[in-house]
Amino acid sequence: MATRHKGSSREVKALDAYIKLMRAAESVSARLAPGLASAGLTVSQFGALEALYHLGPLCQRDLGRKILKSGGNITMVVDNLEKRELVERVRGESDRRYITVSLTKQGRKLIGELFPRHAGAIREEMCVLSDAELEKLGSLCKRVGLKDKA
Amino acid sequence: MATRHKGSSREVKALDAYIKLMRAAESVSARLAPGLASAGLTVSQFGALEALYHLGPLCQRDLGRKILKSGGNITMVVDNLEKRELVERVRGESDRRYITVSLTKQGRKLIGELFPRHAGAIREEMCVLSDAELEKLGSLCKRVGLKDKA
DNA sequence: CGGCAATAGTTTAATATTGAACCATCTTAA
DNA sequence: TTAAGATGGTTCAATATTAAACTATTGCCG
Repeated sequence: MATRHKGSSREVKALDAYIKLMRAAESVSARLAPGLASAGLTVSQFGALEALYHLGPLCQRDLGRKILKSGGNITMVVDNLEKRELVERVRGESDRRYITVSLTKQGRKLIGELFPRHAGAIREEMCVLSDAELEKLGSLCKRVGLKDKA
Repeated sequence: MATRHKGSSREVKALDAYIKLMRAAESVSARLAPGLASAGLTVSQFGALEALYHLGPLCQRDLGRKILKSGGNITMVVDNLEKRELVERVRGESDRRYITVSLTKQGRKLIGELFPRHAGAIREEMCVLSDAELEKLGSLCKRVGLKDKA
């Protein structure tokens, strides 16, 4: 049996850290969502706009990878952003499978105004930690997030 | 302008830590979900069963607070668990507004078998960190999660 | 007692989310 | 060149998720 004292204690620590990680993420998200909702955006919509804002036009596949969402989902998120004329789709010329999504003038304006405000709200949420603690948290999270990648 | 060097650097650190926190949570969730799906459970369904397993019968309001979901959502999650006869609802006698949700025999059996397996999968996900790092991550996450509570 | 505010759940509408099936397009290999 | 396989998107069915409107029940206060 692999679970003796030490193993068991380790399992508890792993579980405990996992639960706190999830709680922290959910609870920060929940506190941030109203700020985005007040601009009429969901978290995914904001994520998509933000990716386009900072990375430039992307095809839907790449957009999906950036915001960690499935292909089927991206179709809907982009649909909804397109309805509000915040983004536009352009079918690729050389390879007609690709659809490049880019910000419209309105979309750029919205995310350009919203992003700094949202970033400020994030800083407020994280302000319980010191600079050093933020870095520590970041580096630990990064390792957990990247497990079995790269 | 409030953003001078120091403030700006702090904002970047907060944002960076926030993004890594979210990525870690999403990516661990995503890697864990298939294990639950193979038992036919979603993350929320598992969360509900697990709460009932470790805390005993709960009314829907309390269940919602435990798994951080809205009231309307709990109705659906419990509906789906009830359809599969994993939980049962009992209307309160003294106060008929409350509905107590408890595990059925089948539900207890399922979560009793699944929980250890899931806990093992979680340990696997967290195993990139040492014991001390797990504790550090837990304590940092806890403080972020509890901000403006208690 | 009688009405009213508070509380627990449900329903509804909108969006999210995934996986699977499906269509269109491109690439490759026979 | 054509058939097969890979790739990008869409559609569909199921569940999730929330906020808001709504129902039922309780408690309180005048």
